[in-house]
Amino acid sequence: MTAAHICSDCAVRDRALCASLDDAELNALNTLGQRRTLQRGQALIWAGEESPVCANLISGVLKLSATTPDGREQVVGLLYPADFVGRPWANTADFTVTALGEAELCVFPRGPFERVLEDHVRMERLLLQRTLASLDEARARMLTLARLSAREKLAGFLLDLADRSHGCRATAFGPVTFDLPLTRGEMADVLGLTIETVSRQLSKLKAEGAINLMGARGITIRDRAKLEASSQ
Amino acid sequence: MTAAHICSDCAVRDRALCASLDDAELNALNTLGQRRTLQRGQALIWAGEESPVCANLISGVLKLSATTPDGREQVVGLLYPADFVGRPWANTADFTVTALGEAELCVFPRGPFERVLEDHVRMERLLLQRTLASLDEARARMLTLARLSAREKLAGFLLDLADRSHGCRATAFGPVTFDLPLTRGEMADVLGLTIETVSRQLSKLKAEGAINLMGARGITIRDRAKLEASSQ
DNA sequence: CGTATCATTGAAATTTTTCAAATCTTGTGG
DNA sequence: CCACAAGATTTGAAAAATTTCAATGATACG
Repeated sequence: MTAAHICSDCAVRDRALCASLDDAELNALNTLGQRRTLQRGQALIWAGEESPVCANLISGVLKLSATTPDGREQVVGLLYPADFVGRPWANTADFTVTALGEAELCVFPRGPFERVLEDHVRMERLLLQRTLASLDEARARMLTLARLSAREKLAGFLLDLADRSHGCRATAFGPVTFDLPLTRGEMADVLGLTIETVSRQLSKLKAEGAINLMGARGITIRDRAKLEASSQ
Repeated sequence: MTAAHICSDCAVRDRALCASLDDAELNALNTLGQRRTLQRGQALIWAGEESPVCANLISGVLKLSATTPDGREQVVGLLYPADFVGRPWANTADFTVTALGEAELCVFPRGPFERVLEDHVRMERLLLQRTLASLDEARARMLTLARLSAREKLAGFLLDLADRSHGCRATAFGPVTFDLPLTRGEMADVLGLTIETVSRQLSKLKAEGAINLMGARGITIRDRAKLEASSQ
């Protein structure tokens, strides 16, 4: 956790909520924000607890998760750099926020941040538009979770990750290779499956030539068309 | 579809988004709004199509649904009176909006409505807060859809409906009786199950004495504690 | 009152999970 | 640099849950 960062140097200055602020406004916000680093597995917010912070994610990936009283878990959202973290105007958090890998955040105390939001219409509007988009995304994922088969879930998820990753490819339209940012267990939690089912479906997709697996994390999309056909 | 309605007579005047407007502002909005009635099964918005309207739901229940290309359906949200309908700032709709029973709406053309939102900070803030709440709800439902058993889904859903319904009860803490606002098929679409599974779980809950079924629609919560135990 | 729709129930099939055991990775300390 | 331990992944076999297919029964509406 370090202080004294300058917003103009921020990697997500133009993509986070702050993009709606001019330099003067940004300075005001700057005094509120604190840089913070989370290690893999470390949580920022716990479901059921008071959540005194909001944040912008600067680097890394966070998961939002819910659990049943008896411990079944479901990841209900993934957050990427420039995404907004937290829930303004709610005293207790509904979901746990955890880092999947090392992550950097710009953290604000919730109350003062709410006041900034209320004083800056453009920022509030941007948050509204993002929230509407997140809601659409969450609803689309309800269809996935409830109605797709394990194979369809996996294929679709791999395509998502491939599109988001800046993986390398040998030729312009050749196979993409990248590292999975999640373990099998985390993928299972995202897709509403078990580790074993995830592993079996990956093995099957590999056997069919749609993908290639190298080590635990490496993956190559070898036949995107086949993966797309499997995803639907 | 009738015109010339007065907002002050509106059943949801104090609960819909309009609650954020004073009488003068409301008059301006009034000239934009059109009353419209939907019949059971009739759609207001189709997924994938341009959606030129937003609305406030005045009476009845609407479903928001998504479908896979091969026709599997999932209800991703239910809307009740005073809820906001539609998706400002999106050209095409992601979800289909259909009336479960007869429903009354106050419909606005989307563009002008967006301008009203942009000009009325309090209304925009109220929509933001509702959207944040809907997002929490959608995420909570992701846990339900992905991780609960058929019995748990049914029990939880019946408790929800019971709490929302103004069903009658013989004594203050006695059993509640009400009519299910959905068919078995619609419940299946909400819970991510098949009609047959819904029917079987209801029969089982009845056999165990947790509920009673009368005809296709009538239901009595006979042992709430047992239903709660089954829901988790 | 008949007909179309909705609901229930049974039996078989399918999918996914659970339980159990290897096997592979990865990071660490010798 | 290698061996090893801890954790992660894969794979198999059996069990469980849900779906699918099929038939029958109930309800409601014209």
